[in-house]
Amino acid sequence: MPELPEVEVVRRGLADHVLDRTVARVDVGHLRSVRRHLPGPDDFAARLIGRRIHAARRRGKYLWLEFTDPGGSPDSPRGPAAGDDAVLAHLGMSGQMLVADPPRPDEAHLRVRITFDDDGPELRFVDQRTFGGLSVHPLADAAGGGLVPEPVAHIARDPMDPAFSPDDAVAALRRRRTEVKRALLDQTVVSGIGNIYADEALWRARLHGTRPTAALTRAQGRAVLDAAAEVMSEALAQGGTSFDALYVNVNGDSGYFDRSLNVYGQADRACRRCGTPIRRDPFMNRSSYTCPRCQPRPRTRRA
DNA sequence: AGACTGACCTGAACGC
DNA sequence: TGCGTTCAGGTCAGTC
Repeated sequence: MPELPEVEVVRRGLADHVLDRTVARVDVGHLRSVRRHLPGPDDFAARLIGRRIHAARRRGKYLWLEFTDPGGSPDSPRGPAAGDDAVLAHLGMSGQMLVADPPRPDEAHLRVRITFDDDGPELRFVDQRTFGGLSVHPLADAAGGGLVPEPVAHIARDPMDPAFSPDDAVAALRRRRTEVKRALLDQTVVSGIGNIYADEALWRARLHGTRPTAALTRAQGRAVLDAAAEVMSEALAQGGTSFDALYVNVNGDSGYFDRSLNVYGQADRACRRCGTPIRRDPFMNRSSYTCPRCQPRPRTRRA
């Protein structure tokens, strides 16, 4: 499940169910799900087997599991260091991480199964569309600070990161030469925001997504980023957003935030603020939802 | 360098 | 019923 709140729901579930457990076996059922692990599925499995999981972390929509330091002792853990391996997961559009008791029948789109050396539940990566995937990478220093798996090093911190700097994010947003919604979706500007929460944040900030970032005031930039942080925390508190059974926590349950969406998916429904019908417009092979009254389009620039 | 367009997949929902 | 079209919450390589 895609955006930050949903990924955080999964991270918490993993933290509850797989920490301090040791991997016994890995079954890769679909090559595409480990395509980002360039050395291949056997190497992927070999790098997990025998390792004990120490932490479940997240930045933006990326999720990863760190292992217990192989050289350290339980009494004196040295903590994660650059170069240590971590299992990186991205859920793509339809990925799920499920914690399942082994007798439970396999899901139709089960791609990777991770079994532990205890009698506890296994971890199943289920992904209908296979846009997501798992891979192992060394931890590296991220551009914006922090220790993250190498492929994540280029993305910005997300608004729920304690070290997130709103001022830096506003500056990054205004530095772009594009439209504000595109910039919100750019994970190198601020991470974790996808199509739903971009639309919700823009509605809260009363900005139209096609406004040029270059013309945004600092206050407007700040407002839309604050709105994004706010809407994502509210969504997280409700277990995330879900339209269907594709977006679920590790137990297979859906969140309830879809009931709180103000614009996303609300075409032709009355805006909760002013009553004007919400409109839907094509956007990058997808859709954007706006209230035409609360979020007036910017004046088109003269040629 | 930075912005933008496809391409990557499967399945559900809809119209004819 | 069945077939075709459209749509879906993400990212990245390639192009301009």
